[in-house]
Amino acid sequence: MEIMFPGLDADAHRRIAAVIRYPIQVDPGEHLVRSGDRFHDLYSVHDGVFKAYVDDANGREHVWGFNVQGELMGLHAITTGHYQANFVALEPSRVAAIPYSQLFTLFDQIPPLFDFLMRAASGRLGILERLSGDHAAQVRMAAFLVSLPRRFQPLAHAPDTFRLPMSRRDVANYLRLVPETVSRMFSRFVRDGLIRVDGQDVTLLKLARLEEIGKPLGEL
Amino acid sequence: MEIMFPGLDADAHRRIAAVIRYPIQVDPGEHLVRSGDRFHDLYSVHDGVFKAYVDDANGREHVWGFNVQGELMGLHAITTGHYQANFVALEPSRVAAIPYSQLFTLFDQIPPLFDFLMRAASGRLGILERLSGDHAAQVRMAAFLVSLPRRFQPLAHAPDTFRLPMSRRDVANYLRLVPETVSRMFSRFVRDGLIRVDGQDVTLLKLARLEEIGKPLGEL
DNA sequence: CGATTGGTTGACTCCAGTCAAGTGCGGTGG
DNA sequence: CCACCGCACTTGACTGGAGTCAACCAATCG
Repeated sequence: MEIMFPGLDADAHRRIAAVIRYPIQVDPGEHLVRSGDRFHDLYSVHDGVFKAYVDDANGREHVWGFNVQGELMGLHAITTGHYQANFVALEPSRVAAIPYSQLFTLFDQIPPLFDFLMRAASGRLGILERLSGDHAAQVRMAAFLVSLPRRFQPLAHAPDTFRLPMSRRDVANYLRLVPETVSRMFSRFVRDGLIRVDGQDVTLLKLARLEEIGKPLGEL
Repeated sequence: MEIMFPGLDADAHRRIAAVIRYPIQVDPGEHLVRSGDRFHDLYSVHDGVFKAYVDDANGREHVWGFNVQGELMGLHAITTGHYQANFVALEPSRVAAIPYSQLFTLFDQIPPLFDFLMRAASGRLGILERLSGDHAAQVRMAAFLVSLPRRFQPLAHAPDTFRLPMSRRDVANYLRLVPETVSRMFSRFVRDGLIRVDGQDVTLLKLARLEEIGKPLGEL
């Protein structure tokens, strides 16, 4: 459980446990939330992977992000009262549902909780401000790849080797590219000896060089 | 004062007034915050206009946003402890500095304050998720223009006529375009009878049509 | 007045998108 | 066991929309 709210101690986790619903199991391909659903809960991912996405007018999918262990989903829905995106599991996953209206009652008992929530929102803001800039395809790809070691630890089966839990199409829709371009970037990075690719498995061979390329975008 | 924290009542404003520093006057062209400065305060704009921007590696400016009356600045800095952007005034402006560390102490006295802050962060998240999508130049321009009536009310000198407080270059850097493209879009919209332009003054002639064009992006 | 600055317009380029064909892997069933 | 199918991915040829470069214009300011 500790791992669900990084930075909060065991006592805080115990107190939070009293108000959340956990575990909620979600199978791959199953939706936790549909766009337009009424907002009641924030969700914290315990394990597995989720994809947040919207379908735009011309039928294309905009992937808002991927969420793994310890990350919060649903912050964007507070203002409007409705989720604006779909959350679908890409792996067998477990989440905790945190009733937003009950968070207030915990502030007295858990002083760092407010800061935890603001940090979660704040961190995402920083990422989005940068991701919304215009960056070359290879910059986007490189920044995405270097973010994997930090976030997708549970999917690593060797240092710097990860199984991508999402399709090329999902990656493309997250980075605002088309699958063909993602494919070309993979090919280019392989040709240049920066990565090794074997189906869903990706190995980062020259992390420093990738960081260099992805620098304009920073951490995703 | 009420107008600084939209949604909070007079009593809440009085209590907040006890912890904030106000007014802080900022002249046009003067910086309130520099990128890298240590984060202590959130800023609420009382009047005037601010531009938040960063300079990227190749010397180009990324405008993160424009902030007017009642809007909060600095939320992105909570996680890192440092502001990641510069805040510069475009008009004679006044802001309030809100010490982040003291906000906690107000939650008991002002129950809706937490929700107010989360909504501010949440609303911005929604905008950014959408703005980070890939949209045609004319979609970006149209969405930007239709957002003016709602946000830049104080700069209107007739219904649907506004003085843009920022340069074409600033608009371009906000919408991830180049000034030439912004110029071309203005020209096209004028040719199509959607807007009238006179220097910094813009009149929206066919709001419905502009909303239609900007729909994929939604509200900015 | 000239010099500077912000904005507009036109000609050209280039990167990523589009369209289409080809490849390879996993699953199914004969 | 293998032939077939479907789907995800890859690769190549072409296109188009926004960026680049450059010239021009208008307003402002010494």
